[in-house]
Amino acid sequence: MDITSQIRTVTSQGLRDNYQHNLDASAILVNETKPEFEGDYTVVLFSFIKSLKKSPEALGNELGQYLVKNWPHLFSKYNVIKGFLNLSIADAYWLEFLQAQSANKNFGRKEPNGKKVMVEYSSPNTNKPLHLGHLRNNFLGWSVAEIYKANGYEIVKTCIANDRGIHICKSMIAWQRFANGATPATTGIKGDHLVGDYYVLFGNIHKEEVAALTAAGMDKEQAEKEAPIMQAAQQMLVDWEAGKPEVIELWKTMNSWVYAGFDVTYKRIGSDFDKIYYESNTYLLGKELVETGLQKGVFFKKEDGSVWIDLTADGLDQKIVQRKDGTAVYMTQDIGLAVRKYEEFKSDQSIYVVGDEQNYHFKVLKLICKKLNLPSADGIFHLSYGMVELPTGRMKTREGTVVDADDILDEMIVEAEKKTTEQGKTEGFTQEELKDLYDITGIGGLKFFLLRVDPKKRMVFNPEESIDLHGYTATFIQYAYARIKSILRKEGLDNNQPAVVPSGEPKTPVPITGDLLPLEKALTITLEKYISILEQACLEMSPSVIAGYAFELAKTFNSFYAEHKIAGAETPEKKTLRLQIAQLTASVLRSSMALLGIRVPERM
RNA sequence: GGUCCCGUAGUUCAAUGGAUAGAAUAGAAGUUUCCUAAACUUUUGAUACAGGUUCGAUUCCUGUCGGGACCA
Repeated sequence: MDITSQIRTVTSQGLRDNYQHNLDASAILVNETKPEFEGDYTVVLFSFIKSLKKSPEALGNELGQYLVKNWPHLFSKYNVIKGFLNLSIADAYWLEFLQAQSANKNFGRKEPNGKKVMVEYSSPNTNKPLHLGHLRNNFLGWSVAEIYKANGYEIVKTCIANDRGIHICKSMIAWQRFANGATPATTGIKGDHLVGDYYVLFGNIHKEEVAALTAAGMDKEQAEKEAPIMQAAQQMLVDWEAGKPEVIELWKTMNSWVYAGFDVTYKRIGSDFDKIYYESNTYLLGKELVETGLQKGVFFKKEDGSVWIDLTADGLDQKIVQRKDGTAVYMTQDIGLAVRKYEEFKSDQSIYVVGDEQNYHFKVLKLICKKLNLPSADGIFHLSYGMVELPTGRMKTREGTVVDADDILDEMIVEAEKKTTEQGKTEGFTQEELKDLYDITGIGGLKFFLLRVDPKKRMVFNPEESIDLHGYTATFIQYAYARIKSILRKEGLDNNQPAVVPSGEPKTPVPITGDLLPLEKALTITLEKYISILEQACLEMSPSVIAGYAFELAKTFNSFYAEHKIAGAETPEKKTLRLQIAQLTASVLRSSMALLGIRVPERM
């Protein structure tokens, strides 16, 4: 159990033993003690002084005495300031902790808990390449899955490919008319980009046609519908739904180009899926549920034959679930897919990583599933993330300000190479190792930049800051790791060595005793905190918690490193102690970065 | 028109109702005979506004102003 949980438990016991006051341990607030006060952890007393009818000082002193007396292996001393009980943790506790965990590569990871969680993420449209927003989605979904795994959950990663619909037909029409049979192979253009180019071309031609029609006096809205190329796209969609062979053939071909392009990008960024659903297979799902819903009285039919649900009693409005012509809307498909996923995987929870512009949609989806009494309903959770904006504002396709995923990845790597060369520390690296290093720092830098912000919030992507290697960045953490590994290598302690260092000729471990220096202790406390950080990140579904922690750990290590010698420590005991600290720091840095999908270099 | 989200140093981000609101960056000043200076140390600087709730509010409530998203 982590230290703060232990403090809560024994405090709760103290309240029970001394005052017959029953308070659940989880209700007790324990914070890290502010640096200006003495102590390591602080119990906030205000919340229970009222029911105990005691002054905060009196309660704090009684409780402090009790804790130090009954749990001497945990607490060395205490002090009370106002309603705050500051507790100092005994050094022996930390020494024991280091002894036990320094060689544990899985430190902090939980045992399997038997629960299954599905994470749906990425979910691209197959008419254009991925952009920066998709990257945030991919990094977030992948990382949340890893965080859940580390907390003992079984994970199923899924993706829904939006591979049908009018937007797909637009790129198909434009390609058919203007490409002269161009393929990724003949042009050398990555498949998703090639298809995306024709999607853009469609937009341009459509715009011209609309301009011509409005100039001739047509109303703009009507012109947009009646532009010949739009009519052609609409017809193609009808043909697709009718299964017209040449349309299906073209659709398959162009989608295969896109998938090949996506695969390259996915591989670069490490996205993977256990199961990919295709909207072309799922878009008819959910229609029988409309019938069930009507029978149950959850849905109702309007005069024109369309089917609706009335959610006004829940503070929402009326929502259509089937058009008057009997075709399914997005909502119907999503209900159907939710049912299918549940039948297939029976997961306890189903997380949808989807942008916050769909907050309303998912609120309605969950509510409808509940009203239909679907077993999957309670598990539905929309992990809603904010849009990525540029310093100049929102990315806009029409203004050409969309940051392409492949482009930004390339730029990051180029920049990483430039910065690494400037450093001039790459003596002895092979070409392959260098390439790998640029990949580690370049792509790692981008992932960190997008994951360090609370996913729920909108964020600004500043290209110049994203390539920065100082401060709150992946490189800062990677550098700390590389420095530790350099020391450990020299000491002959690679990853698989035990943490206890032999004292010399008689290969007996040096027993570590004595006091911890402030920075040794601070670093050890930070290391121990990883246990609760992992839980918190899972609870909040937020990789940013991990990112912030990894940075804090690296920073604490850097201060420690600047102040104390590790290999050249004052005594063998100190050397052993510091090597243990260094080893655990390296392994926690490595595993926390791994949760973000970011690798760490052995040298840099 | 209706619903929802967001306003914190110059900038980008933190802060389960708890102590003097933390970082990073930018600005200023320092640190290399010593395990990697992609580092370390010191320093300047912020809760949009007005009320309310209470021992205590960046956090909860109401209103104003400013940004954003969604629903027809």
